[in-house]
Amino acid sequence: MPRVSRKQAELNRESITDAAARLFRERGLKSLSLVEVMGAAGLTHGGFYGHFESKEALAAEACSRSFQQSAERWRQRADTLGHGEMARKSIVEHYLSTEHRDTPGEGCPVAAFCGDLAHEDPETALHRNYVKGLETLLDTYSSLLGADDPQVRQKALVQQALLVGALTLARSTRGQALSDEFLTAARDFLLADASA
Amino acid sequence: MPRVSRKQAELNRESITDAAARLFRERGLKSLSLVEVMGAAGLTHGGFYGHFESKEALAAEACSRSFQQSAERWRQRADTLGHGEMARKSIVEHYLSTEHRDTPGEGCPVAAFCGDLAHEDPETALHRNYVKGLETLLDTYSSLLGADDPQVRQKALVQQALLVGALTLARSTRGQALSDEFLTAARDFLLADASA
DNA sequence: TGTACATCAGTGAACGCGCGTTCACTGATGTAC
DNA sequence: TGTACATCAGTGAACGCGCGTTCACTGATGTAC
Repeated sequence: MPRVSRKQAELNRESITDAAARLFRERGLKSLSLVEVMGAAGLTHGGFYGHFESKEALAAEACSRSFQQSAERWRQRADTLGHGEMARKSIVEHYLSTEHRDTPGEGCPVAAFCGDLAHEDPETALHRNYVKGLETLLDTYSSLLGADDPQVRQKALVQQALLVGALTLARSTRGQALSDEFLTAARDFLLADASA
Repeated sequence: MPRVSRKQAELNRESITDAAARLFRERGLKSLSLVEVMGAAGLTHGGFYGHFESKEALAAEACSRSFQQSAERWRQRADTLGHGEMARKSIVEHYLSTEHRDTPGEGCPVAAFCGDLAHEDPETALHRNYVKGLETLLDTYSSLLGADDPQVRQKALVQQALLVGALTLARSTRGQALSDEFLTAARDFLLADASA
C-alpha cells in the first residue's frame, strides 16, 4: 500500500524506532537484521532507507530512545517516592528483579549495550548517545543519594557498576541457580542500610 | 605446504585456539570471521574444518582456553601472595587497571563474554563452558575472602559483579573521563578495609 | 636402513545463504488552480 | 468545492559482498615390507 499520509509516515518511523529500541536490547547490536526490525514495525524492508540513513543511524537513534524511556521511568519513580532513599531502593529492587533480567527488551539500555560497545571504537554517534544517556542516568541515581559531592559521586559509580554487573551476570547465567544468586546478593547489599 | 607432521598439526590446532581465545575476547563473539582467526594462526581458512567441527565449536573451546589462562594466573597470584587478603587486593588492582581495560584480548573471559552470552540461549557448549569457568573463578575469589560460608559467598558474588560491571562500563566509555572514574571508584571501594 | 605406497594436513577455489543497500514501480496523498 | 497533476511512502525484486562451509587437489609424512 504505497504513499500513506505524512502523519502515518511519521507514525511508521516511530514504530521502526520503537521496534529497534526493543529488539536491539533483546538481541544485541550484531544479531538483528533490518528485515526483522521492519517486520516488527509492520512494514517491508524496502522502505527503510526512506526513514533512516543506515542501519548504524537506526542503532544510534534506538539507543537514544531506550535511554529516554529509562530516564523517564526513573524520573517517575523519583517523583512518586520523594527523590531520596525510598526512590533509590525502589529502583534497585526493580533493577535486580527476575522480571528485569527476563525482559531485556524493555530494560536498562546500559546493561543492554555496554557489552557490545566495550568491543567497538568510540567515535560513532551510537557511542556518543550511549555515553550521554549513561551520564544522565548516573546523575539521576546520584541525586537520589544526596548532595552533589565527590563521595556521593563515587558511591553512585560503584552502585551503578554493581547494578549493571550483577544484572549482566544474571542474564548470562540464566537457567542456573547462580543467576538468582547474583541478583539476590547484589540486592541485599544495595538495600542494606550500611551500603556505604 | 600440505601435509605437515602430526606434531605440527597439533601445534597448529593450538595456534588456532590461542588466536581465537584472544580475538573473541577482543572483538566479541559476533564480529570475528574464521578467515581472520586462521590468518592470525598463520594458516589459510580451508584447513579449519580439519581441526574443528564448526565455528561454534571453536568458540566453545576458545572460551575454555581463556578461563584456563585466567584461572592459572589467579592461582599463581594466590600462591605467591598467600591465598588471602593480599592476593585478593592484588587481583582487584590488576582487574581494575587501565592496562586490563585496554587489553581485553589477554583479559578476563567473564567480562569479555558475559555481554554476548546475556543475549543468547543457554543450551550451547559455549554457554556451559562459560558457566563452568565462571563458577571456578568465583570459588577461587571466594577462597581468598575466607572460610566457605554463606556470607563469604555473598560477598564474593557482590565483588565479582562489581569487578565485571566496572570493567565493562570502563571499556564501553573508553576515551571519556568517566571511564577512569569507574575504575578508580570500584578499586577504592574494593581495596578499602571496610569493604564488607 | 631403504623403497613404495597410502594417508591426510593444508591450500585455494567454489557454493549458498543472509544481509545491507539500491531501485523501478505503484497508486494514494497533497497541491495548484 | 472540484479537478488535474505532481509528489513520494511503501513494495518487492535485485545487487554485491562477506561469511561459514565444502571439496578436489597437492605433496610431504607415516607406514608396511
